[in-house]
Amino acid sequence: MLRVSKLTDYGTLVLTHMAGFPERLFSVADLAQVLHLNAPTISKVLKALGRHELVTSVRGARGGYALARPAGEISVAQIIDALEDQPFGLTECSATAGTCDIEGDCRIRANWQRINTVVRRVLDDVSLADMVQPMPLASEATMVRRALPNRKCSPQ
Amino acid sequence: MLRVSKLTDYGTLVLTHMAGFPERLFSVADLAQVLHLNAPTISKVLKALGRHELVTSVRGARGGYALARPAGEISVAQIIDALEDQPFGLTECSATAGTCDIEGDCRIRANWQRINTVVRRVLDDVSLADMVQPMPLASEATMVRRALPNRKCSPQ
DNA sequence: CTTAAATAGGACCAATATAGTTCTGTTTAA
DNA sequence: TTAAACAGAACTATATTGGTCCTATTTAAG
Repeated sequence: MLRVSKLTDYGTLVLTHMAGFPERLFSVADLAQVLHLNAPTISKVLKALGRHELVTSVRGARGGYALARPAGEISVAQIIDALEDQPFGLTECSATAGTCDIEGDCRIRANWQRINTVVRRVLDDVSLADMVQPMPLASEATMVRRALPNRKCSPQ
Repeated sequence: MLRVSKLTDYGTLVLTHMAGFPERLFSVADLAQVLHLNAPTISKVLKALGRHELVTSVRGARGGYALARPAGEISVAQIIDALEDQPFGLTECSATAGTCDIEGDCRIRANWQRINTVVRRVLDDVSLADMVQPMPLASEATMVRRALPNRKCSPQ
């Protein structure tokens, strides 16, 4: 349905909140309370984020989670990769090879893959740092422009 | 899961095939045979596309479907709108208002909406005409640039 | 050294969404 | 009048997802 899963949605919420206090260690209980979400669910999300090295964890009493790197170096695309089960791609056939028997002479597939590339670039260029503060309107333009690194774009 | 539904996938396949023979009328049986898909499924897709005025239909014997307008004027975004149940948006809260109680002071929502806008613009700029022939590599750049109409971009 | 607070991993169930099918009705060419 | 074709809607089965829970491990603090 062209939606990110709820876990991914929660992930961005949790990480964005954590990005506001970079040095603090957050326990699941802390985050659950602040964000009004169920602890087990947040826990699940953070475990997955940990496996993908977007957060670091400290086990044991007084343990918790913290961002693994500066907010500017964590992109929405990386969060999606960590929390979605399937590989990135708007259609199954364009994300994974060998799912369709007519793959050989299918003209659509290659075009979907190009679309994927562009969309992914957009998502790759939005960082947690961008999500913390409201992005100014102008930066939509910036997002698009950055999706295309080898070009120079000038305001009209 | 950040995937378009299978029906949408079929839709692009069917419409792209039809775009290759603009004046022909295609029956469901025709398309099913050529594209190796089940007739009932194709039928379902075409009915939905008809309701959204992407195809016209002729009922009765020797009837069938044809594109409602030139392939260059039908975008991937329009196909998605016709075939996906939910409104466009990468997260629920950014697609529909009032799904979340903390909507008021949620900083993420607005940012997701901006991301939606950019992604949608990309999808809006890919037409069926683009899908018929393999898009040249260069046009990825073009896609991105077009997503941002009020700017001039020049090759580096 | 014991306890309690935390994370890690994995299994499991319930709810939802999707895919695909089928049925009934309507239109129209031959 | 019949057969080919679309229209709409309901239904079922499957797959995915969301959410919960259980057990194990780690570690600070008393």
